[in-house]
Amino acid sequence: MNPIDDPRLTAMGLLAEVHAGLVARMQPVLSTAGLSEIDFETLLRLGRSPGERLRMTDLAAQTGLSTSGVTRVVDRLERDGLVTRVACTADRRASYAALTDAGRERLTAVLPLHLADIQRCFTGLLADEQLEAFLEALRTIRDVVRPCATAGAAESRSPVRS
Amino acid sequence: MNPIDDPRLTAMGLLAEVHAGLVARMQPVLSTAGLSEIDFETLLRLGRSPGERLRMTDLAAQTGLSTSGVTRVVDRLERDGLVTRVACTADRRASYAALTDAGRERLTAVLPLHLADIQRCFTGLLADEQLEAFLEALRTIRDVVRPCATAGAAESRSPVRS
DNA sequence: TACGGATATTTGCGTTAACAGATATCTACA
DNA sequence: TGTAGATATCTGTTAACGCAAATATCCGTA
Repeated sequence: MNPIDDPRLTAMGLLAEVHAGLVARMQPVLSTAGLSEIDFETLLRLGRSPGERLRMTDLAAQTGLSTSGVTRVVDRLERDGLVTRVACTADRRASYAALTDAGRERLTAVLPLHLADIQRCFTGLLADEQLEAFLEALRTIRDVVRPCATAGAAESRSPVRS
Repeated sequence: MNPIDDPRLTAMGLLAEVHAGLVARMQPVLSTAGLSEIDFETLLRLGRSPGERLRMTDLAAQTGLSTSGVTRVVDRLERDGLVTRVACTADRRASYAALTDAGRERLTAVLPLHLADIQRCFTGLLADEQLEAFLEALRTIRDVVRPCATAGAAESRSPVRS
């Protein structure tokens, strides 16, 4: 068989297509709230972190952006008043990006609409068991392609045992 | 429950994480061959199309790029000799992007390595039934978020019945 | 045939991100 | 204490993409 028609390519293409399609579907709600995809992800990750704050480097690791990319994103969010930089007393090289009140409010304002989007275009389309199997498959793949993606989540800050 | 911890957000994040992780895993093989992700997708879609060619607009619809984005991608690929523009005789506004011999060779050279990547990090991780269920779920979602993504595939060129 | 709106492609411009290099600070060890 | 290497962040440069505008062509209608 011609490798160009290999079903594995179709599988990969399907995954990419679904991801791109979902992101496109979510975008209107977010941009109505004045947030880009990466803005939303940043606010969400900050909101989920202890003290609603993360070091720039940890934010980069969690989002997959480069550290310079995080610098600019936080620049924009800080300019919009949604995030503020807080000096780290323990390590003067580092600084935290912390959610402001405005940032938290923006986030909580968008979340219900965003969750409805996810429900309508993703989780709500699959039966409970089907969804659980789907997520289990995703976790299986995630464990292979992305071994450590929880930077800054406290337990992962401790050094790896050698 | 705090909506920030809603499992639907986790599901969406997991999907995004897996997609990003897979793309990152595939990247070394492609860039070793001198291809960006979008370059590879373009060559692949051309190679799969009748006559190994597609109109710029159809390429844009299939890849999700804007038409101007397709113009630049094809500019680059044409400069590298992997693709060539062919005037459309039936519609002089349109032009085809067509695979060159070099483009086809580049594609067939990369495909085995790329397929091995997919096998190792994705399809090979799931049992046959599990994989089929996973793909079926993806198709269910795809049908909702991306109703028409087969532009230029001959049957879809016929006008929709009203 | 001639006109007006639609369509295909390209080009100019602004935004965003990655990469590399610079600076400040930390940590380990002599 | 002092020095070397590692680490956190920021800044300059370059590349890619989307949007809007420009151009060429097509098609339906008078």
